[in-house]
Amino acid sequence: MSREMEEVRDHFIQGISRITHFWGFPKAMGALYGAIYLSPEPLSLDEMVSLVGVSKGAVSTNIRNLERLGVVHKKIKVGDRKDYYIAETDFWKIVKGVLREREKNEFDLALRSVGESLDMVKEIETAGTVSEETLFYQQRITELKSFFDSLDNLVATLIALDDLRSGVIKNIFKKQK
Amino acid sequence: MSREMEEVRDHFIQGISRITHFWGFPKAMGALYGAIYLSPEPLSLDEMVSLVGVSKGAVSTNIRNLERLGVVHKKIKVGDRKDYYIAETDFWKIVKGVLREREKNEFDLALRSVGESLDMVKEIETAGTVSEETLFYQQRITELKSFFDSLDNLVATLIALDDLRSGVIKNIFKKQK
DNA sequence: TAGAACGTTTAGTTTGAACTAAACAAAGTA
DNA sequence: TACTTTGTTTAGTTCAAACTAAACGTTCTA
Repeated sequence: MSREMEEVRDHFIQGISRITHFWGFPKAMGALYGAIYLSPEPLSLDEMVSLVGVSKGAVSTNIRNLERLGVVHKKIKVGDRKDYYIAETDFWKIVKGVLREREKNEFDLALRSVGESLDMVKEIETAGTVSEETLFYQQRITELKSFFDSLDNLVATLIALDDLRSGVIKNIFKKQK
Repeated sequence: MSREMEEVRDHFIQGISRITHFWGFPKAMGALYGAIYLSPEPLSLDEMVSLVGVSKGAVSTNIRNLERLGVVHKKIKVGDRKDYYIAETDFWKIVKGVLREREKNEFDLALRSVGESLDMVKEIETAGTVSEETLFYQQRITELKSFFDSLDNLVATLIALDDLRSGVIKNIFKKQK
């Protein structure tokens, strides 16, 4: 590969790297995706090490996370013990995968936490102590909880759509344009 | 305030804290919003210090960012040199504010970075070197760029909507339910 | 003018996530 | 069996972001 092409590749990888980091993922994760995305052939772990310039361990853990999110796919060759990876090129699908993961993990927990707070207030009230203060708390927490519920449903809906691209999102986009 | 109510408040604050941290903001930022959101009265800087338990400096910088995002609002009282803050309670508006900020800052930069990569490939090609490799690069990078453009437009559209709540998002939500 | 009451800024510290190096496990091959 | 080739795990390190403590600037009051 020519020096110019390598420059393009590195510039691109660095760009993707920054984006993923901005959205709260390790920089190496984005770099890996970038490298795989720009490779016509499936990449092995060692190839990624030399392309991205991080350690074997880092590639191993990051590539596993990428696959869990559905951002890359393992591609095994017969008679070859190496694992090869190719990039998912349907970006809306990738978005869905990421949303699904975030939904499952922490969002849920947040929702529960707010729900618990609400339960605590209600318990205080049923114990007899109803004041302006408890009512205010209950109202505010209820409002936030209902917002989270809406968000939760919205994300669940998006995830459930068969094809996000030709689905709702694109329609909004078109209409508004 | 009763001990039980303080427990509720702290539990709630901790929950909000976790959410904001998960989405890439400082934990103290969420804690501050939680404290203000649960206060019937506007809060001063010193009150926030004692409620949230971080230093004055941290409150100062975090509250400024919250205000910049439109998540809280400054409320000055006449004949009182303190700054007081109240919470924005329209959560969709908050989402818009955050999206607007992210849009402005880093997303733009990401878009530009990918665009630059594309320009670089094209330049190589106009210099005479057209190969399977350059074509592959061009195709891949173009596809990603077009995705980013769509996203960019989508977010811009959402931001531009007067009232997100009664707007598109809610419609999607209703339809799908 | 001095001093108090604010919010801001800065220099230094803390913290936790992500990384490296290296040991390890598994599975094939001579 | 011993050795190679692969991916994984672990113990320790690095580094950037967020924090603290304290100095600072400003504005009001006596």
